[in-house]
Amino acid sequence: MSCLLMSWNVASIRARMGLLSQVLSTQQPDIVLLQEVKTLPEQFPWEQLKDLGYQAVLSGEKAFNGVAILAKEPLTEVKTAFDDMPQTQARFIQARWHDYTVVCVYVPNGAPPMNQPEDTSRLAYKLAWFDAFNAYMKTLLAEGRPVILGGDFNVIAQPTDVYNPDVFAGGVLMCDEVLERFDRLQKLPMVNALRCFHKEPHLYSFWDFQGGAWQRNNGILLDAVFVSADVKDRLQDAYLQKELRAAEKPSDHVPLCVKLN
DNA sequence: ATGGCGGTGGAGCACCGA
Repeated sequence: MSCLLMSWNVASIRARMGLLSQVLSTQQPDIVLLQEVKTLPEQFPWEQLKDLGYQAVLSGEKAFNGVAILAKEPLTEVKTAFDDMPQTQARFIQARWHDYTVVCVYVPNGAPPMNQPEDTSRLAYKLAWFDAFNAYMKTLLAEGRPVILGGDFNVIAQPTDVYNPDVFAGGVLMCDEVLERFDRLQKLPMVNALRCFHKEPHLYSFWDFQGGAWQRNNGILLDAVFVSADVKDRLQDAYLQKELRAAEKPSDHVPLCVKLN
């Protein structure tokens, strides 16, 4: 028996409810990791999701960030923070699903405000968040239970993960401090599900809304799903749903899907 | 790589994303 996992930065769940409903009803994923839901619980579409056959757990805030996990089967042991996590922003949620510990993250972007390009406080927050998260994942993996980690990592891991690395060189997605933290995460006993099936360059999960990025294929790979080493043998497939970037009212990210047995 | 997009909040236009 196989199951389908999906990780998707929806850029507002309320704005994306039309497309999300369509995706859920046609693909029937068993578990969905959502990022940037951008809402408090009182405006979260609990009922609509229930009608589609999904229960949900949410770490939400007003207007920004926010992560959720949807599943057909029970989600238990929910956590919305980890030790030493900077507390101010909703970027982490974890739940038990069957025998898996499922972790969904929206890593800070770290870009300065447009009118204050010298301001490095957001980058500092990203680095601190990443350090605390890496420490948490190390402890979690040491417990030895099967783990699935998915989300938007806001990292360009290698130059071939972007249409033109020169544009982003030294920036908050690619600077040495960020790459170093992502490397530390990747060195934990986990595998990158997409890369088990697709080693080719220029696979993208994000195309900016601006500047005709989609039409020019100016994309970036920002999203990933990792599974702990003991889950590797259960991987059947992993792929990006590029076609959904051309949908009506798309997100700027597309779903990353992983099939497990 | 930002004027240019799309979203949120709160009722104009500032702020955020990457």
